[in-house]
Amino acid sequence: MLVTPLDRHLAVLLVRAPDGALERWALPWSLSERSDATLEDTAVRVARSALPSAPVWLEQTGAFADGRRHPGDVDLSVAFVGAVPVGTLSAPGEDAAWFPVSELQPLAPRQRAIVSAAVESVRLRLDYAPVAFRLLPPTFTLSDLQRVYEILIGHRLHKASFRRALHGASLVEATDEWRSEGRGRPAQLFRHAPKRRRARRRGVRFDLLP
Amino acid sequence: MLVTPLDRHLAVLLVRAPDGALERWALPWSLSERSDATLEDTAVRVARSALPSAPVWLEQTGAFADGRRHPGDVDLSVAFVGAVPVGTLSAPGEDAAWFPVSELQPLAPRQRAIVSAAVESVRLRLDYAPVAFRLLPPTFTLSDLQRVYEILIGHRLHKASFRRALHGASLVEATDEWRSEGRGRPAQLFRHAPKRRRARRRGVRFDLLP
DNA sequence: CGATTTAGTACCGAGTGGATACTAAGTCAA
DNA sequence: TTGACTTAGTATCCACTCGGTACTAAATCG
Repeated sequence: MLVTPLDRHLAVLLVRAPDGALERWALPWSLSERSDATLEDTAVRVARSALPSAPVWLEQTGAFADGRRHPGDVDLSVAFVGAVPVGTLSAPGEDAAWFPVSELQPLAPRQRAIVSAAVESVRLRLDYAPVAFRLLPPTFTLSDLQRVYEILIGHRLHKASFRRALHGASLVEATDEWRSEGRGRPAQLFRHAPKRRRARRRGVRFDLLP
Repeated sequence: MLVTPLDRHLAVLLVRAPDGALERWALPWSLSERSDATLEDTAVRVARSALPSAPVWLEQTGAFADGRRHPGDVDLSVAFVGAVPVGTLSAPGEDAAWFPVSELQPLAPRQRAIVSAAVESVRLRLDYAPVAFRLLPPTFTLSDLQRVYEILIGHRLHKASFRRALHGASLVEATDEWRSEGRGRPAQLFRHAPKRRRARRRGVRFDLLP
């Protein structure tokens, strides 16, 4: 499953299902090829079949099976989430398109489950993996970065706090370039340059979801 | 894969491998049965084959495959982590035993990967799922609870902070019973009784592992 | 009884995080 | 040209969190 930040929302890539299918759209998929390829290889291959380039981040979300069989007559699906940079076009041709997760097309039950798991997985890993940085070009403004974070997390962030935490973690490095984008004050460009890492062993958070 | 808190360490249940095998111990596993059983059903069945009771918490950690085939001639393994209460004995008979994760027996490469993923998964979910509570009997002391958390997290916690956060989250309820355990002051017994849930929408943490 | 062990609390000081408000620097339209 | 508007970035304040230290409480052991 491929996601990208699109227009202030997280979007999922769907491909048009074959005519006989119950639903009109589906997640990109394929049967596993010869067994000497890793699962990840296969995931990359599926992604490239629907996109001009490979995803910049990829992670398995798990194996899914239900009573019924998948349209393709398989009874086990191994799902991956891949993230692709902002502005990546849905494949050449008209067989694929981005849809915001909040207003998805009707999908088969198993595919719904895969989408939910994928979104949750992205949000869980976000604090530990540099996903957001890879979705942006090599240099970016802090507002860009914050926007990507907000889209991935699913809610807005406090500007000053975001920057404080960001600089405190020594993750970005200022360049001497500025970008003026329509109206408003120009923004300084930064690049991703992680430095030290303080091993903050926090306590338990007890943020229980009931 | 089954884990339990054992003697201040997290322990994994291994079963004795058949004589011809390369390694002497292995994770419990089985071939998938008829396709009308869910993956979770199968996981529970595997767990019960090695334990007197079913795990109190179960979660899939993913699908694993590598070039080589699994001893059982399968090329895809769907792995689960299950947690069982403190004090659960390894199965009747001598075919299974608990081993601390820090000093595991030699395992096949794929099984090593499964163990790592499982431990990581438990620790990631710990803040959001009531795993620790299910590993304890219905009433327990706060020291018991903290001990379980420490074992699952893998490091020590500050006593006062732990209790402050715990009470702040309204997760436990005091009973009027006290338990005296050898030497030292008796401890009050508590039960798990989650109440309100404050939707603490935190910012980003940037705890990047590089 | 005193030493020891475990449970539980109080206090303090450093650090965090969010709200508000401010300044800076650009565009746009009258 | 000037003033309204927009976006970028900073400063200050306050409430809260977290972890260290130190304390009290209540049991056992000698």
